[in-house]
Amino acid sequence: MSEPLIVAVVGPTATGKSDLALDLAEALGPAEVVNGDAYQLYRGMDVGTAKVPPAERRGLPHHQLDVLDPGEDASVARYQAHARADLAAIADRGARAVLVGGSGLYIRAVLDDIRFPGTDDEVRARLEARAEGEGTRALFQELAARDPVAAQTIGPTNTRRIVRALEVIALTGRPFTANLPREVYVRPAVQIGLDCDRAELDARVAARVDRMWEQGLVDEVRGLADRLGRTAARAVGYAEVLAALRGDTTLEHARGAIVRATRRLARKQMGWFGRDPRVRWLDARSPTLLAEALAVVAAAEREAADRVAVGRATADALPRGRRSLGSGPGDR
RNA sequence: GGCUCUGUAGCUCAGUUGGUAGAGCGUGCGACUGAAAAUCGCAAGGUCACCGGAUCGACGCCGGUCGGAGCCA
Repeated sequence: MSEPLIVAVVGPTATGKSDLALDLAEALGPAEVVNGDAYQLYRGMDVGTAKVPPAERRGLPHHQLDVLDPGEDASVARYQAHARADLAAIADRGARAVLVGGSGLYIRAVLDDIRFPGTDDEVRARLEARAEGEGTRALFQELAARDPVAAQTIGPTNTRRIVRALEVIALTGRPFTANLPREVYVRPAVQIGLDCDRAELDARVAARVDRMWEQGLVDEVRGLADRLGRTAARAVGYAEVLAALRGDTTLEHARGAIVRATRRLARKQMGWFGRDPRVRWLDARSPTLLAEALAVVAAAEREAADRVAVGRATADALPRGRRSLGSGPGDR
């Protein structure tokens, strides 16, 4: 009996990912939910990130929620290690993992064969200081000389990514070579994407912001205000309310800004997942959504079983070695 | 009724002494390997309220019409 497929529910905000994930988890037998949303990692950021409250989790175990202090910076690499450990533990318990979230890079980090080179605060600080002093352009010239391909895709003005690329080069002594499209699942998985008509999505976003307001977003931000780090303080909903609390704008203006920012976020998420050809899209408004999602899972499961059968047949004919993808690099 | 200011991209506004227009935001598209709800790139949008005049040439000058804002009566 093979390991159950990991079911990932992805797509833009406000399409009902969390609900579908819970429905799927219940329908698919013993299952546990793993969060794939960068900002739901933060403790205390509940209303603004639309985190499912504990009382509404239907008794299902949830992972990767409330694991970071709002003062800390999130890190994909760290998230990757922890989330993969969760996945392994869930499999050991004989349960199925349902991964839900809208952070494209985070989802990929869990599902795909991506390895993150290390990081070094000193190296990075030095590069950032140089960017400040000599200008981004100078750093870009250096990147262009050391890794033309990376320079090409990153562009001459993206300070943040130029710094990271140079950091990786300094650390590994090798080019950044960011361009390997490694869409290869580390463990068998299906991605179900929730698609939604633009106008409908915009309406849902507006309604969601209204709800956040009623649920006390402003109070939540006020309570967190001096504990939010540079990352958490930039979250949609939080940045705008903070500006209002500082007196830079009014709360009414902040509310409009949040609607706009959330809309932009949704578009960006659609773009991110939209370009992954493996995602199976379903209409978020469908009345038979769960049934359709279950059908997608069943179909994917059948395909996986076939592949295993074929794989076994070929494996006998092939030399051994390098068959396991392992569980990723040990990284601190 | 009189005086002053004002009408430029969907929105808020720039536009140096006349040479057919720009920004921010929004919108659309795109990149994405340790902050990713981040960071960054590209694009589409304008008969410069309307009519007339002087000028080789007007968003810009002159006259008028219509619409805003304020002050005085």
